[in-house]
Amino acid sequence: MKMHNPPHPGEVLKELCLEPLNLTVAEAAEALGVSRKTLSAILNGRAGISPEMAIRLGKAFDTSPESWLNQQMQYDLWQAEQTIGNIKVKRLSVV
Amino acid sequence: MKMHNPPHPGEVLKELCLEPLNLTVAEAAEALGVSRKTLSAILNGRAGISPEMAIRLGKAFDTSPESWLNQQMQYDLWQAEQTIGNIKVKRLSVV
DNA sequence: TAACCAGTAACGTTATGGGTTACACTTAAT
DNA sequence: ATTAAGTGTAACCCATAACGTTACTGGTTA
Repeated sequence: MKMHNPPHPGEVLKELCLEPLNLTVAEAAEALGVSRKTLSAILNGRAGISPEMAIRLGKAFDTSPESWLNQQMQYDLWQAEQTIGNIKVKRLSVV
Repeated sequence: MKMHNPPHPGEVLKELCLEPLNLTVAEAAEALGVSRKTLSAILNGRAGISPEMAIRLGKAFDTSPESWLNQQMQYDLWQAEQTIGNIKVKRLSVV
């Protein structure tokens, strides 16, 4: 059931929000109330979607902040599983 | 449809995982492979559930990491909405 | 050529997860 | 009453990350 390399939310943001509206990065950043650098970092996968950014995206594109954070969560989780791999943890469940 | 003050995941962790198994904080921390301080901070709402911690919790208690991160997301989102309140963002949607 | 757009390097600030050590407090057991 | 557990947490450390501004570089296009 493992997810296969979930896309970075920045890609989705670019393809599903900016490009369809023919928005430049500078325009979108200005509308979102963040710097051009901040948005650029997200679009290029060098920064994640913070809760605050999710709220901004929700307001700007009339979407749910949860949908953005969920994508980010899937991405972060997959990344974490790749890097920390098999950490040893004692099972504390039902036993 | 607004969430009303979602509980911090640390509370849930304590009430649903540690207490039923009569686990001390020190025992659980040792099993999870983190310091007592780190777990204590989470249990007392002074730290969030990181992706890595979610994986540890998933392995230890045989739960899905997503469930922990989802709770954290709801909590973070609610907190962010409280603090940044009405940020002005230009709507870029349908227009 | 000039204007615009995007990426990004360099700098700073603030916040957070994680670690160790050590101290203070409470509760339970000897 | 004294000891030992268990817990919270303060004081340090480190690394990462999300913001910001300014400024440079390179590519397009008018």
